[in-house]
Amino acid sequence: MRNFDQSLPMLLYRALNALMPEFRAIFRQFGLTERQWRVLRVLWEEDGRPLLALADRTLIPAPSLVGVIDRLRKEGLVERRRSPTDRRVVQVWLTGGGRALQAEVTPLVDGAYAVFEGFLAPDEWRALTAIMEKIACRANGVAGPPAPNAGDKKWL
Amino acid sequence: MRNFDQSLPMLLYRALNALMPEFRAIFRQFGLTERQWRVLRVLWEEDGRPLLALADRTLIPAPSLVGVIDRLRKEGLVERRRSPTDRRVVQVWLTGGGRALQAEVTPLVDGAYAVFEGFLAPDEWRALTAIMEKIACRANGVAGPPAPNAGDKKWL
DNA sequence: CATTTTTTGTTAATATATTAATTATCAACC
DNA sequence: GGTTGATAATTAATATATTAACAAAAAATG
Repeated sequence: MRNFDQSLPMLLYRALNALMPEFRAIFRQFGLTERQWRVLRVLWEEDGRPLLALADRTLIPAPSLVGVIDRLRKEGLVERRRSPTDRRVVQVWLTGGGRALQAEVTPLVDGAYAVFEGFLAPDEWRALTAIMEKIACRANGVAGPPAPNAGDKKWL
Repeated sequence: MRNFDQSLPMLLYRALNALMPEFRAIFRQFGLTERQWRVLRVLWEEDGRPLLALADRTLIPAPSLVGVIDRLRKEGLVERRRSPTDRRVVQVWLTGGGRALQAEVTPLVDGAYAVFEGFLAPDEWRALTAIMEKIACRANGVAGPPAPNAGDKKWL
């Protein structure tokens, strides 16, 4: 049997385990969970996204996302609106408070990120990005059935 | 602001998101969750580990691990025993059933893993391992002191 | 155009995780 | 040797996630 600690999943988990507490500590200062932040992070870039688009982009399963957005709404950070052109679609829009939060959170997150970015040389960074994309893309085809959100969507 | 989808955390999450459903489908055939499998996986290698040792190795926080082990015990796969030398320590031991499961699950997991392993060339594999270890090691020192509760501030 | 299928979002039931405080044992120290 | 502090595991309270099934609107089909 292969070495557990050096397996691909455990390598990834350990890296995340080392990275994320730093970020979560920042989020918590603003009363946000990591998932809540991910939703806001996407909306700050492009407001009014449909729920399923947010699910794709944040990697949060749709049923979980409903709850995440509920709590963001209760905090007064976002609101739901039906799309005028397709009434199935629920768009998620930032409130003034939600938009204002960006200016507070972003500098801290960017600061922490810059530290981590310094861990890797530019070529390591490029290698890592390429390898991760390779895994994400090729693995999606493995399971057989269309793979629910096989996301061919591009970022931006 | 930096590109969200190409950020280190999202790269790692996307890779895991692509990899793990395949494995989880295998685990589920045996009534196991991913975390339960991780515990068994460690015990198969070294039986009778203390709970905290398992927490370290599986990356499962200790209080969560208590529940995971409870459920494994209910399924009759493991049992708890107090350490004779230090009665604070709870050792987790496989039952016969727990040990027997290894022979059933392992071939399927190894098979799936071999497919994913084929995605990467040996040198990509080495590069990835090195980079992940670098992140995991260096990041652990960043937060400095315990940083229990970075702050109780609320946003607004 | 009526019916079936697909898409979008949600609910309900269950399972699980997280955080902070707690218990029990051990270790240390003066 | 009694008090203080540290460690291992747990509980309790809360928060959150997952899975399968569902309802409503739109699109496709005949």
